[in-house]
Amino acid sequence: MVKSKSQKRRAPARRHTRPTPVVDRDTEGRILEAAHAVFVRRGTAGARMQEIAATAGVNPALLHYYFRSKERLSAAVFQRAAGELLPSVISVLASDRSLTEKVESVIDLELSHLSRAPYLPGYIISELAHHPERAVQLVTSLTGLVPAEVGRRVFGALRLQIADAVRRRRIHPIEPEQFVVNLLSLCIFPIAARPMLMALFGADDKSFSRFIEHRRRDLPAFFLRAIRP
Amino acid sequence: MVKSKSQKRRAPARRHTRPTPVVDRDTEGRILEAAHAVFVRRGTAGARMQEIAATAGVNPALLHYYFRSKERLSAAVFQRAAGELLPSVISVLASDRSLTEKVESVIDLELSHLSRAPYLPGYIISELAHHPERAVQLVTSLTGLVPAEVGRRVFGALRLQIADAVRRRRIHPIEPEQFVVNLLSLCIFPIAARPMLMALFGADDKSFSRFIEHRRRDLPAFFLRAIRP
DNA sequence: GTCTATATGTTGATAGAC
DNA sequence: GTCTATCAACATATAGAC
Repeated sequence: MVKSKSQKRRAPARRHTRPTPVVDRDTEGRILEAAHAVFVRRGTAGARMQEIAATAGVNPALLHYYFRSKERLSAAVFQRAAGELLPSVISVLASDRSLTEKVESVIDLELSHLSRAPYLPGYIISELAHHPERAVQLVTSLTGLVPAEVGRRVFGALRLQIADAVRRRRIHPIEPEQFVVNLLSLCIFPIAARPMLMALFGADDKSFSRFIEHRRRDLPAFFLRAIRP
Repeated sequence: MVKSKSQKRRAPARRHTRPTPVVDRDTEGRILEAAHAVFVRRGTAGARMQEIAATAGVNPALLHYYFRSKERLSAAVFQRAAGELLPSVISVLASDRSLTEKVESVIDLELSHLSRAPYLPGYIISELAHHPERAVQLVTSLTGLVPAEVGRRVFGALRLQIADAVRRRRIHPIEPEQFVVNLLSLCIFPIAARPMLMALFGADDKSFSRFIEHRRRDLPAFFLRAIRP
């Protein structure tokens, strides 16, 4: 058995006798990767530890050896999954680029990332609905700030940038929070709601991909028109 | 025991000796209502039949008497839940009102409905991710058309209306599908992602409600600017 | 139609050998 | 660190009395 309830388990010693390709990671890494795949596809409650073990190609008992419980494993996976989605956006928004560039970058980043991980938004949304407390933990771990502080710093800088652009008659006044939410909505929702939209459009996979490609092309202009004066 | 695997169970005979307030529905109705509450809050896989029975105030065995299995109960609940979200929007979009009126109506309808049922979008998104086949069934039951036909009719009419407005230089060209998806994204995503956004903003319930109220006020103009020529 | 009692099958988790 | 064997705790589902 293992240490006790205390803290992080030490990672298994790496063998340095040969390089470590992604397909042949250390056990902990393989479990995490498999768990990610299964949790994201089935949802936390629907995921089975046994399926995760099978996917990782390891003995089921090892999941508990490394992560102690399904709850902890799911928390680790959530952190990892959410960490893929937001940091790049936050860094773009917090950069010193122009508003136009920010809009274009965020749209490009989000759409290309999400089209490769279409289950991600739905998983994160659903996970946060059932564990709202993880949202705070998530934002904190991503930014190193408590939420109230994030609001002040990230949105504070954006507010100044917007106010400046408004003063120069470049854009219509808008709260920075609304600016960001509008941008994220237009990127994320279509991917998250993909099955519903496909049914609504009578689209198959291929034509829905075309739809997203059209979006990548048209969305920046759409958004920029919306914030014009 | 019951009929067999055949079809719909007859609803229990209604007692006409007194009116039927919502709180004292017939058993089937109470089960459905309780199941709705539990499935939407916990997700389908996370929901427990026992909790549904307790919420409805009925014996657990009755759930199976009326709905035969958790699977069937969850399908009934999904139909009911999704049926609350889309029909009003579709009827507005398919009406003969102006584009401006359509935009304003959809935003108002969605935001007021969703602010009262914040779990709904997340539930539907997550449910469809795990049961994509239900999307077709849903669209069909709502519109009475197969998806391919919906695309043609609903979006066909909208396409003409947009083309006409473009010809009269009232709006910028846009595909009707993109028009609808943009509109729905801006309404639905902020509610679905509420826990994440609250953490990101450092907002509490009250200030997030204010955020949504600001949205209700500003979103129509935002969207209408985006489709200007 | 509604109840009690129970069957049946999983699931997360652990003990202990290697 | 990894395996086999196994447990206790549910969860869904049914049988049968009332």
